[in-house]
Amino acid sequence: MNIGKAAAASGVSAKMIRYYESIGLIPAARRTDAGYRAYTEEDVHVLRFIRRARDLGFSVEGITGLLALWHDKGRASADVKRIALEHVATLERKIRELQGMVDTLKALASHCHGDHRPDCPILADLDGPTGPGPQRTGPRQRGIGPV
Amino acid sequence: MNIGKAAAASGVSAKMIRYYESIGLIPAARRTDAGYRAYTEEDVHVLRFIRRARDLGFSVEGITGLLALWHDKGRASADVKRIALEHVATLERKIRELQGMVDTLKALASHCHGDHRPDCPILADLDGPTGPGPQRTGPRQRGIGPV
DNA sequence: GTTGACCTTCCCATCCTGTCAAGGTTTACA
DNA sequence: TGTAAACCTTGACAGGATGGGAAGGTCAAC
Repeated sequence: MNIGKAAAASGVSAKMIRYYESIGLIPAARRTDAGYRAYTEEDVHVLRFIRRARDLGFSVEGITGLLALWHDKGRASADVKRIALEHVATLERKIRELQGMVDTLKALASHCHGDHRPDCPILADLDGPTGPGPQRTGPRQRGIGPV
Repeated sequence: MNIGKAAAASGVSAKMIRYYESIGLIPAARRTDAGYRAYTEEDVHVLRFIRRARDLGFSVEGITGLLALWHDKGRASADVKRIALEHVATLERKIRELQGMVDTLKALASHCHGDHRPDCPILADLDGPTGPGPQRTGPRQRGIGPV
């Protein structure tokens, strides 16, 4: 099976399959005489596994660990569960960060007339919180980047 | 004021100040004879504004819009409010995606013994959901990337 | 005058994904 | 058989926001 077929069958783009191969997440595929990568159903199976894990927000590094356990038929389920729950904790931390932003923005917006007048507590707060107004959630922390 | 001072006073790293200048988010700073960038209190004020907006998860693009409104003393507060609420919607969409992952993972983990035995419904699901088991949240969608 | 802290520019890396280009291969069809 | 379309290959570049480091110039304190 060529890479295009494998991509369609697994839901992982051809580009990403090559990328995963280049970083060693998956072994280098067998090549045809013409140099085309050739995939088996089993390879597609692995790619689907990777795709599902990505959908659950696992990083490539996390997937590396999951794949190792997946291939290790004698693994302890505790190891898998630990990785999953650690990931849950990471996701929940991120959710709390985002929720803090949402809360702050909503509080600011609720005090904004939202009409033609220029006065706006949202800008006033960004300007430098001097008055009472809605408080920021928790201690100053690095942003989590653009969303 | 040198860039280091401005960075410390605003909470934006020197590295990022130069970057913001390079992409045009802030105007190029005046230079001393030696070529050092020189900042005023007003510049620091702007940088603090940017820093606060970043903490609220605004992208550089979003901040560009906010800065324009901030500088426009005749702006309508409705414009600011709209940007803020659009951003809230974006954040909430992201939160829902992450929460869906958390729900799925928790459901899978709750069915995992988490002991020395190799059987693990988490891997079984990633393997290819064949049985009933916890359902994925909503239609198949692109992952949101590593977290 | 020396030393250390600061500044400059430029390059590289991250992380995952997409796009484009230039060229070779396979397949389908007239 | 010829040709066109669809596929494959590698490589490069992009993005978004940030950090790190190297090589070299400048300033301030002692």
